[in-house]
Amino acid sequence: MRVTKAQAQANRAHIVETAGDLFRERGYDGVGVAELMAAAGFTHGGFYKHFGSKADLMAEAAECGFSQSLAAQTEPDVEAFLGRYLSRAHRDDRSAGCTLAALSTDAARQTPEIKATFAQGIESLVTALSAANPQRSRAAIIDTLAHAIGAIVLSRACPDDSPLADEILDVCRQSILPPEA
Amino acid sequence: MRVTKAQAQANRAHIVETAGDLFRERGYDGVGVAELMAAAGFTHGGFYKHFGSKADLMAEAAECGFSQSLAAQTEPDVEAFLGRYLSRAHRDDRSAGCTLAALSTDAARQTPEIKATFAQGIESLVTALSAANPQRSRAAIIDTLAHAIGAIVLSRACPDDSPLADEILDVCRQSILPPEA
DNA sequence: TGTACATCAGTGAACGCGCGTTCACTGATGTAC
DNA sequence: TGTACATCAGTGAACGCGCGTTCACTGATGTAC
Repeated sequence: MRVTKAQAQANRAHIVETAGDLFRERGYDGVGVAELMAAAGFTHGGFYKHFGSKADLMAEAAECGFSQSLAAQTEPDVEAFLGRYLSRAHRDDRSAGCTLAALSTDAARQTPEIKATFAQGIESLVTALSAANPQRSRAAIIDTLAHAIGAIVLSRACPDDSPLADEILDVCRQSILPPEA
Repeated sequence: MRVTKAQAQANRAHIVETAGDLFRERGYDGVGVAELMAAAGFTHGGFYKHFGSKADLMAEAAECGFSQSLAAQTEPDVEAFLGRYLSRAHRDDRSAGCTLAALSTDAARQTPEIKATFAQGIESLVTALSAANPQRSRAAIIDTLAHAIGAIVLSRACPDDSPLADEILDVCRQSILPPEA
């Protein structure tokens, strides 16, 4: 059953990505190691050949999620970023969405290692947005990021298709995005 | 072992309150029925004399949390509310804090019943703040609430005593609260 | 008011189940000669 | 380049454990006479 070194590395990366999707969708406690390995196309026994523990994977999956978010911004304009961020598509697709909006509350209950990973993820995102938008202060970017995250988190807490869920998103979108956009 | 009707009712209310504290602190999946009953001073067997399931208690505990938040605002001025909301004390005391900030992400993964309870909790809070602050539009209140929740959620995701955690809270506090406050 | 009986809040053992983790095993890959 | 052997990614059974839930039981409370 042994597999090429390159294949093993690719498999590992695939497990991390798949885990990220599932964690964002259902939370850290909502996905077990066996289910996660099955979703990636493996049996659970091999898990510990790649990771020391589930908590280790949680941290790696978060890091991976932050990297993906940065890479997805081919054009890291703040308005473009916020336009996508504050959309119904983003609100309704947790697994492919922002790791901060999906898992920050879970992270708050986890180990200092995982919280440190989140702090680094926030810092990276703020730095990237700052670099691409020098006219905005670091403070303004942090403020707007928190605002947008709050909009998504609160909207997602409402039942699907409820008027309040859309109202929250629309109100925040109009407040955060420049009026003419 | 039977107990007065009034006592049973009081015990039930005590279980709901205790559960709310624990759920806000550690999440719905982070607290078991047995632990929760023990924290309230009972054994786990009696749980189903009071509640149909753990999910039922989750909904009731959320409702209770929303009521407590409303009752705690003896003076429901928006600025006073936000001043307390955006404090380190609130950020650092999840169990006694805002149910929306602590459990909205968990609610998003739960049943429609629990999400409906959250939508009602949001609606009640918005209505109360609107009634007490007629100079602010409903939209402005929803927008500010989402902003404040985002600030708390994001700040809590950072390690305790990390500079970024405080920076996020400070930046949002200055942005949300009127400049002279 | 006093007595007899039904009710039911709370107890603690037990249920099946899925969790994270461990382990002996397989067999293709990687390596040494 | 070919052969012999060590490595190790992946398998699947098994581990102890805590989960949500059920149940027979207790005994004070509530009720009927």
